[in-house]
Amino acid sequence: MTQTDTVGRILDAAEVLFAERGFTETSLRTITSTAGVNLAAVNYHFGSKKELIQAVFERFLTPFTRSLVEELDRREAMDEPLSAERLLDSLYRVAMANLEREGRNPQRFMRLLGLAYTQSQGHLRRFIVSRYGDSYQRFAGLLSKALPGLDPVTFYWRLYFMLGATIFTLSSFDAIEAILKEDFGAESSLQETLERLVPAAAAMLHADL
Amino acid sequence: MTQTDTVGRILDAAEVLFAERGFTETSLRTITSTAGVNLAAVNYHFGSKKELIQAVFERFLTPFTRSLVEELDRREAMDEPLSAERLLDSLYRVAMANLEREGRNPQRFMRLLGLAYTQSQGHLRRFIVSRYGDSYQRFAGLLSKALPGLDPVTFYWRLYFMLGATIFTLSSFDAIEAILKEDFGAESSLQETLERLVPAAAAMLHADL
DNA sequence: CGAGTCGTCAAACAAGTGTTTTAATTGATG
DNA sequence: CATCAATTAAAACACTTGTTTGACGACTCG
Repeated sequence: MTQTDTVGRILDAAEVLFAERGFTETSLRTITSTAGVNLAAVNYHFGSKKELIQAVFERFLTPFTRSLVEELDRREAMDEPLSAERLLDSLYRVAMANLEREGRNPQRFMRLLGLAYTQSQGHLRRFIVSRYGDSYQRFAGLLSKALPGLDPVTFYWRLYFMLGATIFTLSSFDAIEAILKEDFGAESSLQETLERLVPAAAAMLHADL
Repeated sequence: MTQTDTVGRILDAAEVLFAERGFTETSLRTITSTAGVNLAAVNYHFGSKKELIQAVFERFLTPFTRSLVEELDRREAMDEPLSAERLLDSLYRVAMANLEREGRNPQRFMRLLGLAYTQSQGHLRRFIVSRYGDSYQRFAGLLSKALPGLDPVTFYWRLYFMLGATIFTLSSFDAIEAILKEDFGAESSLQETLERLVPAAAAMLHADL
């Protein structure tokens, strides 16, 4: 079964290269040569570069979203009150567990998520929303319920503030960490950074009007 | 004096197009044709595409940074205690005033700032840090002084959280606004969004450890 | 007027892009 | 073993990219 192998090697290489340089800055020739496969293999197996990009996202977003939904199911079944902190903690914990299980680099996925938003590839945004939008609407709904007394519009803006803080810092984690290390000699693990992020994000959601 | 005119037209067109599509997705031919000038004009006046990108940033970052420094001078001269809220408010106010004065679109510059960070054009990041780094170190220093009892590493992480929330949301302002309008029928002005952002960001900086 | 700089222009350049084609190779099935 | 589909391979395709060239006109200044 060589097919699965070629497809996997292409996805592995594309994932790394896209995260490092972005989509348009990464050529199919670079991908196929680092994957050790023929140039035509991308178009043969995926159809086009666009579809390859979507496949890269699908491979990590599908299991991650499923885990998140399962976690939300569990939390809701216990029907103890769901605090915002707990929900954020669940979100980050699921993300980390999912990525580490597959032995992949969490920052890389944050970089990819960031690219999906900033690098305005319209097709990608549409693909992600249509495929995973419902699950994240559900998360937002639960979070909103944990924050009574917040009007919907303010809530949604703060949700985006939080999303921005998360994606931006984690996708630049290596760069920021290097700066802090040089200035203060302090190493920061990703774990520690998330432990800083959760209470900070929660405080932002809870801020007085 | 046709020279100034051509240079200005190129900068105007490049500014808009870069913000809309990113750097690599915008070709010199697109820029020169929407600017109504000859293709060779870019290389003639700026040298290369890289230097054009830097020139676009220089044109709006230089006056903005100067205004910010002047504002900080004024605030410090009054030597009343500088709260974090006041500092953030100064920052946003200066940014808006600077951009509106020139009749340009504030979101566009946030998009450009976001691109400067995400689209990992190394040369741009180096250019900005070397040119404007000192001024922003000073802002960070004042903000840090307004938040005693916060260890430096946590402070800097929260500073990046804040930066991420700001750049991310404001650079996607139009998209987010469209979503909120569809879901809640609520229009949000940029002014209102900043008035939501300031207290939220301040709460994040002040969060308990 | 004539020399010389500065800016503009059309054209060409070399290199790189995603995709397609056609042929070779593989591996399983009847 | 022969057959046939699935996969890989090399080459070419058509097009776009940033940059350079050399001719041409406009202009100032001695």
